[in-house]
Amino acid sequence: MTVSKTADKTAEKSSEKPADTAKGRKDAAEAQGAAEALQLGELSEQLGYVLKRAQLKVFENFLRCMASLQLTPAQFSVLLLVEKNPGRNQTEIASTLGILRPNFVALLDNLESRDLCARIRSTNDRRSHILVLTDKGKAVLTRAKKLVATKHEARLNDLLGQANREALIEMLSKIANEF
Amino acid sequence: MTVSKTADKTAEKSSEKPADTAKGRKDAAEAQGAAEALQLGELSEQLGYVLKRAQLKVFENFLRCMASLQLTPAQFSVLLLVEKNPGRNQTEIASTLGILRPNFVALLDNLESRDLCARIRSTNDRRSHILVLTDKGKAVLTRAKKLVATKHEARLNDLLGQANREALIEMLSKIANEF
DNA sequence: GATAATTGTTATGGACCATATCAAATATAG
DNA sequence: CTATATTTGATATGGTCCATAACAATTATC
Repeated sequence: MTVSKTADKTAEKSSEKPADTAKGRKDAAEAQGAAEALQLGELSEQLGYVLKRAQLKVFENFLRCMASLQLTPAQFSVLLLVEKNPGRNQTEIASTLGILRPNFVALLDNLESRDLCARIRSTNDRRSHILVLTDKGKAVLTRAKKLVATKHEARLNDLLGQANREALIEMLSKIANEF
Repeated sequence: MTVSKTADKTAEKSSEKPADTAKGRKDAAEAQGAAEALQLGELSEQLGYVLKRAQLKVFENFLRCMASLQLTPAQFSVLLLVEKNPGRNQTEIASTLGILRPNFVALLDNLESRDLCARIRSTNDRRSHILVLTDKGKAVLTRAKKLVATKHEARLNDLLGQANREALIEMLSKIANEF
C-alpha cells in the first residue's frame, strides 16, 4: 500500500463520479497528501484502531458484494434475524440488534417499501407489529446469503485461511459479549 | 448475557442520569423488551456483525478508561501519530488516519484549545501547519498510554490471553490493509 | 375503573462522514 | 517572469447514524 506519490493526480477533481461513499473514504488516505509514508508506531498495535479500520474495510466490501441487491449490513442483519425468529415484534428484533426503537422505524419503512418485510398487527397485543419476511424478502435473503458466502466470506478465507477465520470470529464474539 | 427479564424495570425512565452515551447504547439491547432471547442464528457467524459489535464494546471500554483524561480514540490516535511523526502537517496526519481534512480541523481545534497540540506555520511552505505536541500534550499522552496498557489492553489479555491477543491484532491488521 | 407501563412513532439534537468551495500560498507552464 | 494550476487549511453544508424526549393507542396493574 501507499503506492505511488504522484500517479493518479489528474483523476481527482475532474471526472470520476462520486460513485458510492465507500470509495471516497477508501481513497482518503491515499489520494490526499500521502508523501513519504508516516510511521504508525504504536498505533498499529492499538486494538481499537485496527478494529475500526478492519470494520470499515469489511463493511465496504460487504456493500460492494451486495450492490446488486442493495442491502446494507444493518438491513441484511434484520432480514436474517426476522427469518430466524418469525413472529417477533419490532422492539424485540431491534433490541437484539442493538438498534433503538426510534431508529428502527425508518429502517423497517425501507424494507417494507421494498416488499422485503411486512408489519402485521398482532391479535394478542394490538400495540405491537409482528414482523415477517415476504416471499420476495425470503428470495432476496437467499440470494444475499449466497453472495455473502461466495464473494464476502470466501475472500476472507483466502486472506486468513479457514481455521484462522473461525478463530477470529470466535475472538470477536468473545469481545462483543464479555468485554 | 441476556440476564433477567424483568429485573431493572424501574430504573429506566425515572432517575439514572444520561451519563455517557456509551451507557445508553450498552443498555439498549438489555433494557428494551428483551423477552425470551431470540436466536441469533447465522448472524453470530457474520464477520461484519461481530466486528461491529466488538468495535463498539472496545471503544466503549476505551472511553471509560480514558474518562479522567477525556480522550476519545480519535484524539488519542492523533496524539500518538503526532508524537511519532513530529513536524508533519495537518494533511499528512489526517490522511494517514483516514480523516478527511475538513473534519480534521475541529478535531485539532479541540486538542489545541486544551493545549495538547500546537499548529506552527511552516517556514518552508507557509500554507501548511506543522503539528507538534505541547509539553502538556506529551505528559497527557504518557499518562494515556499507561491507562491504555493497564486498564484496556490488560483486560483484553485477561479475556483472550497474550498470544491470542497478538494473533487477533495481526489478523485485523491484515484485513485492514489487504481486504 | 384509575393509573402505570408498553409499543410504535415523530421530532429533535449530536457525532461523524463526505463534498464543494474559498483565500492564501506555492508550484508549474508558456 | 507571468499566467495558470495545484496545494493547504478552513468554512459551509448535507447525509447518515445514534440517542433522548414526548406522544397516542393499547395493555397491564392496582
